Amino acid sequence: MTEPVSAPPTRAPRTLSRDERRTQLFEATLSTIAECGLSRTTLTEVARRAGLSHGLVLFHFETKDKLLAETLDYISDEYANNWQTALAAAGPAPEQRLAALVDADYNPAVCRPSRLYSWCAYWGESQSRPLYQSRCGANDELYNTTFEAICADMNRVHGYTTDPVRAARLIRITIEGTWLELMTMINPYDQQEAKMTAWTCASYLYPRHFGPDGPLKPAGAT
Amino acid sequence: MTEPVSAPPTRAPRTLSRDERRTQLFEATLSTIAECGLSRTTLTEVARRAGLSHGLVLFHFETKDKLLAETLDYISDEYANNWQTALAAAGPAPEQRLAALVDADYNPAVCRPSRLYSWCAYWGESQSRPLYQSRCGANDELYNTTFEAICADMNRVHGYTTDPVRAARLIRITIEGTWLELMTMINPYDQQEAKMTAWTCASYLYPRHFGPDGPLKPAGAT
DNA sequence: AGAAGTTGATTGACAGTTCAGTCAGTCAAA
DNA sequence: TTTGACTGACTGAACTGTCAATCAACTTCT
Repeated sequence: MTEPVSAPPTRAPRTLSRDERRTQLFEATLSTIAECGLSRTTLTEVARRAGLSHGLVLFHFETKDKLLAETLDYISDEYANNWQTALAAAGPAPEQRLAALVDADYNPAVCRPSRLYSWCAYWGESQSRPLYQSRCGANDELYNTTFEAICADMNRVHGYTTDPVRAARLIRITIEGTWLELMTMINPYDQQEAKMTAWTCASYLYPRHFGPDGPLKPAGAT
Repeated sequence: MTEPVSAPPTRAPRTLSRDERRTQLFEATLSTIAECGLSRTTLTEVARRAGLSHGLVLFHFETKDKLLAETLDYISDEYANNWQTALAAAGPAPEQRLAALVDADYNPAVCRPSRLYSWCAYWGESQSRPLYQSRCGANDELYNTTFEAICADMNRVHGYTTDPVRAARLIRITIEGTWLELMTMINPYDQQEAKMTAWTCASYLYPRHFGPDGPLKPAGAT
């Protein structure tokens, strides 16, 4: 019978809601992996970065292994959402969809140190932890087949004769390659140059639709 | 006055010579990193794989950090020797030198799990340990400038107009990209297909000299 | 040639530290 | 008052690094 007093519309979080706290801990984990490396990532350090006790990390994730596995899920989902959202917002033409995919991979949301170093750290351990490999596998395969379908459409719609599997792979690994170099080079080029490298790759595959600076004649301009 | 008795020509190693033992421990370290991941690489496990005591590892390398840093030097030198040897054995024409570089990167000596996973593990920690980045930096820069010089020669000798820096980068990261995919994909393609992907990239850049299966008209055939 | 001594690789027990995980208890929101 | 988030001390295990003792190869002396 107690009526809601004044304004408890969106229920106020207690100290912090479960999901918010988990997200905060994911971010703390990623920043730790990026700055300390996976081998020096400790629960205490993750907690310190979040301003919390290390007991809380285990309260939310049970074990360190589960924290790391779920953090991988977190960036894996983030990556998938990023390109799928970009694709959904793109025009229907294959060159528009291809451009959207390339652009998405250089979105600062996914193309930033805390993500890149973490990806690399997980890749380096994927051999020893099949969990890591399988969790991302489904996502990756969807990305690859989507990319290949777009390349197949470039042939069908625009008369190119490029092998779609190889073309998709070339653009995909060009992007991954620039990611790696952004991380590992002493004097890396900037993200703009990285992106232009990817466009250059696309321009060799589809010269009537892409140049080193991006898509040519952006759609049917007004 | 004591003459050499029968045949002590190459002095016999004691238990094992310093360099041989170190090399053995490098290999044990690489196999541990590849199979267990850097974060689970312990001195005890490295020693176990070498059939030795963990005290001996520290006898030869003082600290775990030094072992890991010197192991990185080991594969870094191995990589550099591999492509420099291949380049020295190649013909003088730029397309021959380029082909030698690509081939060298798929040499099983450097393109195998113990190396690929280790590279990835070190890259993932390069941010937190500047040592890692700087030790490989000099080697990498030499590789890059050599590759760019070859691409510049392709223009000068054969009249291509490709930007040599971008061309070198594209081929280089295509190779690196296939390396990554060989490691991380659930059902990766084989090394042969990886190599053909690199040749395909070269064929787009230099279509008169490379095809998807490798160099065209290999030198001036007899 | 054989004995004794020297050098340096190698071992394994030990110490000190760090870290993952447990748990009893606190605190804040409802 | 109840529920669930949160803390911090504690434990046991694992790991790095130390060290004294051992052992094998080689040198020197007799």
